[in-house]
Amino acid sequence: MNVSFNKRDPVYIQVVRQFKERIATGTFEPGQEIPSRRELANQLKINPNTAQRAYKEMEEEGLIYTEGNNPSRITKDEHVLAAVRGELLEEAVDSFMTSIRRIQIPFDELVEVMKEKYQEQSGKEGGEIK
Amino acid sequence: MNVSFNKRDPVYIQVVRQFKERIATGTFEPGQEIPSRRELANQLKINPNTAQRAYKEMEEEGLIYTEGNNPSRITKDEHVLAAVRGELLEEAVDSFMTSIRRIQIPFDELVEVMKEKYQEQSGKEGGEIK
DNA sequence: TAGAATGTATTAAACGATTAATACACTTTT
DNA sequence: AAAAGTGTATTAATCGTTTAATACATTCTA
Repeated sequence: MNVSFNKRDPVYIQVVRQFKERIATGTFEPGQEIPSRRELANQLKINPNTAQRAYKEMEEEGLIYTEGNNPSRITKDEHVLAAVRGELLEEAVDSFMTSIRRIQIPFDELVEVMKEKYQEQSGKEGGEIK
Repeated sequence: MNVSFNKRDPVYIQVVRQFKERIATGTFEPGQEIPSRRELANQLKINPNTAQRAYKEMEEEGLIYTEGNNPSRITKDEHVLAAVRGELLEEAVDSFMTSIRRIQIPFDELVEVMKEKYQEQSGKEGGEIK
């Protein structure tokens, strides 16, 4: 587990995002057991309630499920799983589009700028320390 | 003046951004007089101090200047003016790249998704009501 | 069976930033 | 000269969210 957080976004949101990324990239398998709230809290040095908050969030989105008081698991719902990556992507693109909409930049120029950045960033493993 | 703000970002930041967009797209000319703090506050229905905060921000970035207690003006500094658009763009791209870095999406696919969105959004005039 | 581990719920505290209130100095205008 | 308009500075209040404290019910385990 990567224990780096930025201090701009709430911790619980960042935890959720990490899980989504791991689901999207296949690091998590369907039905896979995930750490208990308290264990995750220990690992990440966060408050157990913060972990709980993140899990609750994910549960409401159908990303994980919990039966009885057993450790929660990654959902097996193929639809949900398949959608995660697309949602992350779409979210990012939408937000991006919104922020450049008014600058009136031609699409080609946009692609050009991005191409440069894309190469620069290849191989980087982002995240700021708290 | 567009009087729509989203409630996620601070008002003074959004004001700064609007000015930057207007500079970037040429709506504001070098040396052009801009509204006084109190007048802008009236127009946008915001607190005068919030307007002041926005102007202070812009003054520190060299976007505007103030001589004596005359109304502030858009800078005439060509370097600054030329940089505004690039900064807005780069900022957006950077933030975008950060958010998709870990999803491992091929550049071509990315361009594809964006192309669709780009067309969809053509002609839209964004901004949420407070 | 006692203890430790689960998940869960309720309530309180802390925190930080933004926004607002107020006052001051100066200049222009009436 | 008075009034209204500038920009500026200092300090206080507001605000919402996040984080934390605490307790409870259940289940597994030693």
